[in-house]
Amino acid sequence: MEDKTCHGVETAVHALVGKWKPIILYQLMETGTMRFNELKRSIPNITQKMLTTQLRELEYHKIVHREVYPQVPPKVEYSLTEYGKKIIPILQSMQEWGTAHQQYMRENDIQTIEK
Amino acid sequence: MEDKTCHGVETAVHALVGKWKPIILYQLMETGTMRFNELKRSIPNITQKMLTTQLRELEYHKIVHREVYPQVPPKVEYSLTEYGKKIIPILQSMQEWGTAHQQYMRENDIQTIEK
DNA sequence: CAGTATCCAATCAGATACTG
DNA sequence: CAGTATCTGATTGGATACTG
Repeated sequence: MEDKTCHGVETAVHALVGKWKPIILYQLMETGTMRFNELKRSIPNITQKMLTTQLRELEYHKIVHREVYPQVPPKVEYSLTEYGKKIIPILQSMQEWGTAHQQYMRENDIQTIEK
Repeated sequence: MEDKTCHGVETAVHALVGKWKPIILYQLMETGTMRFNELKRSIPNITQKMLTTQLRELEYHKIVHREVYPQVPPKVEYSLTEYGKKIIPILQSMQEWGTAHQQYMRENDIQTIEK
Protein backbone atom coordinates (compact mmCIF):
# COMPACT_ATOMS: atom_id res chain seq x y z
CA MET A 1 0.00 0.00 0.00
CA GLU A 2 1.65 3.20 -1.14
CA ASP A 3 0.97 6.07 1.18
CA LYS A 4 0.16 8.59 -1.51
CA THR A 5 -3.59 8.74 -0.97
CA CYS A 6 -3.66 6.56 2.12
CA HIS A 7 -5.93 8.95 4.00
CA GLY A 8 -7.38 8.50 7.40
CA VAL A 9 -10.62 7.82 5.59
CA GLU A 10 -9.23 4.58 4.26
CA THR A 11 -8.17 3.58 7.72
CA ALA A 12 -11.52 4.43 9.21
CA VAL A 13 -13.31 2.44 6.55
CA HIS A 14 -10.96 -0.43 7.12
CA ALA A 15 -11.81 -0.49 10.81
CA LEU A 16 -15.53 -0.21 10.17
CA VAL A 17 -15.88 -2.45 7.15
CA GLY A 18 -18.09 -5.49 7.54
CA LYS A 19 -21.75 -5.93 7.05
CA TRP A 20 -22.59 -5.87 10.74
CA LYS A 21 -19.99 -3.73 12.44
CA PRO A 22 -21.82 -0.43 12.39
CA ILE A 23 -24.92 -2.15 13.69
CA ILE A 24 -23.02 -3.82 16.49
CA LEU A 25 -21.42 -0.54 17.44
CA TYR A 26 -24.74 1.20 17.32
CA GLN A 27 -26.17 -1.33 19.73
CA LEU A 28 -23.27 -0.97 22.14
CA MET A 29 -23.50 2.76 21.89
CA GLU A 30 -27.20 2.74 22.73
CA THR A 31 -27.20 0.04 25.36
CA GLY A 32 -23.69 0.19 26.80
CA THR A 33 -22.33 -3.12 28.05
CA MET A 34 -23.92 -6.17 26.48
CA ARG A 35 -23.49 -9.91 26.68
CA PHE A 36 -22.97 -12.07 23.62
CA ASN A 37 -26.48 -13.44 23.33
CA GLU A 38 -27.98 -10.12 24.22
CA LEU A 39 -26.20 -8.62 21.24
CA LYS A 40 -27.27 -11.54 19.10
CA ARG A 41 -30.91 -11.06 20.01
CA SER A 42 -30.72 -7.38 19.25
CA ILE A 43 -29.54 -8.10 15.70
CA PRO A 44 -32.10 -10.60 14.41
CA ASN A 45 -30.48 -11.79 11.19
CA ILE A 46 -26.92 -12.14 12.34
CA THR A 47 -25.41 -15.60 12.71
CA GLN A 48 -23.29 -16.63 15.64
CA LYS A 49 -20.27 -16.90 13.41
CA MET A 50 -20.66 -13.43 12.00
CA LEU A 51 -21.19 -11.90 15.40
CA THR A 52 -18.08 -13.59 16.71
CA THR A 53 -15.81 -12.65 13.85
CA GLN A 54 -16.97 -9.07 13.66
CA LEU A 55 -16.55 -8.66 17.40
CA ARG A 56 -13.06 -10.13 17.20
CA GLU A 57 -12.08 -7.64 14.56
CA LEU A 58 -13.47 -4.74 16.51
CA GLU A 59 -11.60 -6.02 19.53
CA TYR A 60 -8.41 -6.22 17.52
CA HIS A 61 -8.85 -2.60 16.53
CA LYS A 62 -9.33 -1.66 20.18
CA ILE A 63 -12.77 -0.31 19.44
CA VAL A 64 -14.59 -2.89 21.53
CA HIS A 65 -13.59 -4.30 24.87
CA ARG A 66 -14.21 -7.94 25.69
CA GLU A 67 -14.51 -8.87 29.33
CA VAL A 68 -14.56 -12.58 30.15
CA TYR A 69 -15.88 -13.74 33.49
CA PRO A 70 -14.32 -17.13 34.23
CA GLN A 71 -17.39 -18.90 35.50
CA VAL A 72 -19.87 -21.57 34.53
CA PRO A 73 -21.95 -20.90 32.54
CA PRO A 74 -19.62 -18.50 30.74
CA LYS A 75 -20.31 -14.81 30.78
CA VAL A 76 -18.73 -12.43 28.33
CA GLU A 77 -19.47 -8.76 28.18
CA TYR A 78 -18.79 -6.40 25.34
CA SER A 79 -18.52 -2.65 25.52
CA LEU A 80 -17.04 0.25 23.62
CA THR A 81 -13.56 1.27 24.70
CA GLU A 82 -12.94 4.90 25.56
CA TYR A 83 -11.23 5.00 22.25
CA GLY A 84 -14.11 3.33 20.46
CA LYS A 85 -16.52 5.86 21.86
CA LYS A 86 -14.87 8.46 19.71
CA ILE A 87 -16.56 7.03 16.65
CA ILE A 88 -20.00 7.66 18.12
CA PRO A 89 -20.33 11.01 16.34
CA ILE A 90 -19.57 9.26 13.08
CA LEU A 91 -22.24 6.67 13.70
CA GLN A 92 -24.70 9.37 14.64
CA SER A 93 -24.00 11.29 11.46
CA MET A 94 -24.46 8.08 9.53
CA GLN A 95 -27.69 7.31 11.32
CA GLU A 96 -29.02 10.76 10.55
CA TRP A 97 -27.95 10.75 6.94
CA GLY A 98 -29.12 7.19 6.41
CA THR A 99 -32.59 7.96 7.65
CA ALA A 100 -32.86 10.97 5.38
CA HIS A 101 -31.52 8.83 2.57
CA GLN A 102 -34.21 6.20 3.04
CA GLN A 103 -36.82 8.93 2.89
CA TYR A 104 -35.25 10.50 -0.18
CA MET A 105 -34.94 7.23 -2.03
CA ARG A 106 -38.50 6.27 -1.17
CA GLU A 107 -39.77 9.57 -2.58
CA ASN A 108 -37.97 8.88 -5.81
CA ASP A 109 -38.95 5.22 -5.98
CA ILE A 110 -35.42 3.94 -5.89
CA GLN A 111 -34.62 0.70 -4.13
CA THR A 112 -31.89 0.79 -1.53
CA ILE A 113 -31.51 -2.38 0.46
CA GLU A 114 -33.75 -5.09 -0.92
CA LYS A 115 -31.15 -6.30 -3.39
CA MET B 1 -35.05 -7.66 5.23
CA GLU B 2 -37.20 -7.23 8.31
CA ASP B 3 -37.32 -3.66 9.45
CA LYS B 4 -36.78 -4.33 13.12
CA THR B 5 -33.20 -3.10 13.38
CA CYS B 6 -33.03 -1.67 9.90
CA HIS B 7 -31.53 1.60 11.08
CA GLY B 8 -30.40 4.47 9.02
CA VAL B 9 -26.92 3.28 9.84
CA GLU B 10 -27.43 0.21 7.73
CA THR B 11 -28.68 2.31 4.88
CA ALA B 12 -25.75 4.69 5.14
CA VAL B 13 -23.30 1.81 5.18
CA HIS B 14 -25.05 0.29 2.23
CA ALA B 15 -24.65 3.47 0.24
CA LEU B 16 -21.02 3.89 1.24
CA VAL B 17 -19.87 0.27 1.13
CA GLY B 18 -17.18 -0.54 -1.36
CA LYS B 19 -13.46 -0.42 -1.08
CA TRP B 20 -13.08 2.84 -2.96
CA LYS B 21 -16.23 4.84 -2.42
CA PRO B 22 -15.11 6.91 0.55
CA ILE B 23 -11.89 7.71 -1.26
CA ILE B 24 -13.73 8.75 -4.41
CA LEU B 25 -16.06 10.94 -2.39
CA TYR B 26 -13.16 12.43 -0.52
CA GLN B 27 -11.54 13.38 -3.80
CA LEU B 28 -14.69 14.96 -5.15
CA MET B 29 -15.22 16.75 -1.90
CA GLU B 30 -11.70 18.21 -1.99
CA THR B 31 -11.45 18.95 -5.68
CA GLY B 32 -15.04 19.51 -6.74
CA THR B 33 -15.85 18.51 -10.30
CA MET B 34 -13.50 15.91 -11.79
CA ARG B 35 -13.18 14.04 -15.05
CA PHE B 36 -12.90 10.28 -15.20
CA ASN B 37 -9.18 10.04 -15.79
CA GLU B 38 -8.51 12.81 -13.37
CA LEU B 39 -10.20 10.79 -10.68
CA LYS B 40 -8.33 7.71 -11.80
CA ARG B 41 -4.98 9.45 -11.51
CA SER B 42 -5.83 10.75 -8.05
CA ILE B 43 -6.43 7.19 -6.81
CA PRO B 44 -3.28 5.33 -7.86
CA ASN B 45 -4.24 1.72 -7.26
CA ILE B 46 -7.77 1.74 -8.57
CA THR B 47 -8.58 -0.09 -11.80
CA GLN B 48 -10.76 1.37 -14.50
CA LYS B 49 -13.37 -1.25 -13.81
CA MET B 50 -13.54 -0.52 -10.12
CA LEU B 51 -13.73 3.21 -10.66
CA THR B 52 -16.55 2.76 -13.14
CA THR B 53 -18.65 0.44 -11.03
CA GLN B 54 -18.22 2.42 -7.84
CA LEU B 55 -19.12 5.63 -9.63
CA ARG B 56 -22.19 3.97 -11.11
CA GLU B 57 -23.38 2.90 -7.69
CA LEU B 58 -22.82 6.33 -6.22
CA GLU B 59 -24.72 7.75 -9.15
CA TYR B 60 -27.57 5.33 -8.56
CA HIS B 61 -27.77 6.51 -4.98
CA LYS B 62 -27.89 10.13 -6.16
CA ILE B 63 -24.73 10.92 -4.26
CA VAL B 64 -22.69 11.67 -7.34
CA HIS B 65 -23.76 13.48 -10.48
CA ARG B 66 -22.49 12.36 -13.87
CA GLU B 67 -22.43 14.94 -16.63
CA VAL B 68 -21.73 13.67 -20.12
CA TYR B 69 -20.61 16.08 -22.81
CA PRO B 70 -21.52 14.59 -26.18
CA GLN B 71 -18.33 15.33 -28.04
CA VAL B 72 -15.25 13.59 -29.40
CA PRO B 73 -13.13 12.76 -27.52
CA PRO B 74 -15.68 12.07 -24.80
CA LYS B 75 -15.75 14.20 -21.71
CA VAL B 76 -17.50 13.11 -18.55
CA GLU B 77 -17.50 15.06 -15.35
CA TYR B 78 -18.32 13.81 -11.91
CA SER B 79 -19.35 15.89 -8.92
CA LEU B 80 -21.16 15.53 -5.64
CA THR B 81 -24.87 16.26 -5.78
CA GLU B 82 -26.32 18.74 -3.32
CA TYR B 83 -27.63 15.72 -1.61
CA GLY B 84 -24.29 13.95 -1.65
CA LYS B 85 -22.62 16.93 -0.08
CA LYS B 86 -24.52 16.18 3.05
CA ILE B 87 -22.24 13.25 3.76
CA ILE B 88 -19.20 15.49 3.86
CA PRO B 89 -19.38 15.88 7.64
CA ILE B 90 -19.38 12.10 7.91
CA LEU B 91 -16.31 11.80 5.73
CA GLN B 92 -14.60 14.50 7.72
CA SER B 93 -15.31 12.74 10.98
CA MET B 94 -14.00 9.54 9.45
CA GLN B 95 -10.89 11.31 8.20
CA GLU B 96 -10.24 12.75 11.63
CA TRP B 97 -10.87 9.54 13.49
CA GLY B 98 -8.93 7.48 10.97
CA THR B 99 -5.85 9.62 11.31
CA ALA B 100 -5.96 9.38 15.08
CA HIS B 101 -6.51 5.66 14.71
CA GLN B 102 -3.40 5.22 12.59
CA GLN B 103 -1.41 7.05 15.23
CA TYR B 104 -2.91 5.01 18.05
CA MET B 105 -2.32 1.71 16.31
CA ARG B 106 1.23 2.65 15.45
CA GLU B 107 1.95 3.46 19.07
CA ASN B 108 0.69 0.05 20.07
CA ASP B 109 2.40 -1.82 17.25
CA ILE B 110 -0.80 -3.11 15.76
CA GLN B 111 -1.13 -3.51 12.02
CA THR B 112 -4.10 -1.87 10.37
CA ILE B 113 -4.06 -1.95 6.60
CA GLU B 114 -1.21 -4.11 5.35
CA LYS B 115 -3.30 -7.29 5.37
C1' DC C 1 -23.62 -19.40 27.44
C1' DA C 2 -20.45 -18.37 24.23
C1' DG C 3 -18.34 -19.88 21.35
C1' DT C 4 -15.42 -23.39 17.10
C1' DA C 5 -15.15 -26.01 12.92
C1' DT C 6 -16.53 -27.09 8.28
C1' DC C 7 -18.29 -26.59 4.06
C1' DC C 8 -20.39 -24.11 0.43
C1' DA C 9 -22.51 -20.20 -2.16
C1' DA C 10 -22.30 -15.55 -3.38
C1' DT C 11 -19.97 -11.45 -4.02
C1' DC C 12 -16.00 -8.66 -4.87
C1' DA C 13 -11.86 -7.33 -6.91
C1' DG C 14 -7.94 -7.52 -10.20
C1' DA C 15 -5.86 -8.36 -14.77
C1' DT C 16 -6.34 -8.05 -19.40
C1' DA C 17 -8.19 -7.07 -23.84
C1' DC C 18 -11.23 -4.56 -26.65
C1' DT C 19 -14.29 -0.18 -28.39
C1' DG C 20 -17.28 4.13 -29.92
C1' DC D 1 -11.23 9.68 -23.31
C1' DA D 2 -14.14 6.91 -20.99
C1' DG D 3 -15.59 3.32 -20.88
C1' DT D 4 -17.32 -2.59 -21.63
C1' DA D 5 -16.54 -7.52 -21.57
C1' DT D 6 -14.60 -11.58 -19.84
C1' DC D 7 -12.23 -14.57 -16.97
C1' DT D 8 -10.29 -15.88 -12.68
C1' DG D 9 -8.81 -15.76 -7.93
C1' DA D 10 -9.73 -13.97 -3.38
C1' DT D 11 -12.75 -12.70 0.21
C1' DT D 12 -17.12 -12.70 2.60
C1' DG D 13 -21.19 -14.48 4.35
C1' DG D 14 -24.44 -18.10 5.63
C1' DA D 15 -26.08 -22.84 7.23
C1' DT D 16 -25.25 -26.36 10.11
C1' DA D 17 -23.25 -29.18 13.59
C1' DC D 18 -20.50 -29.64 17.57
C1' DT D 19 -18.19 -28.22 22.47
C1' DG D 20 -15.97 -26.65 27.20
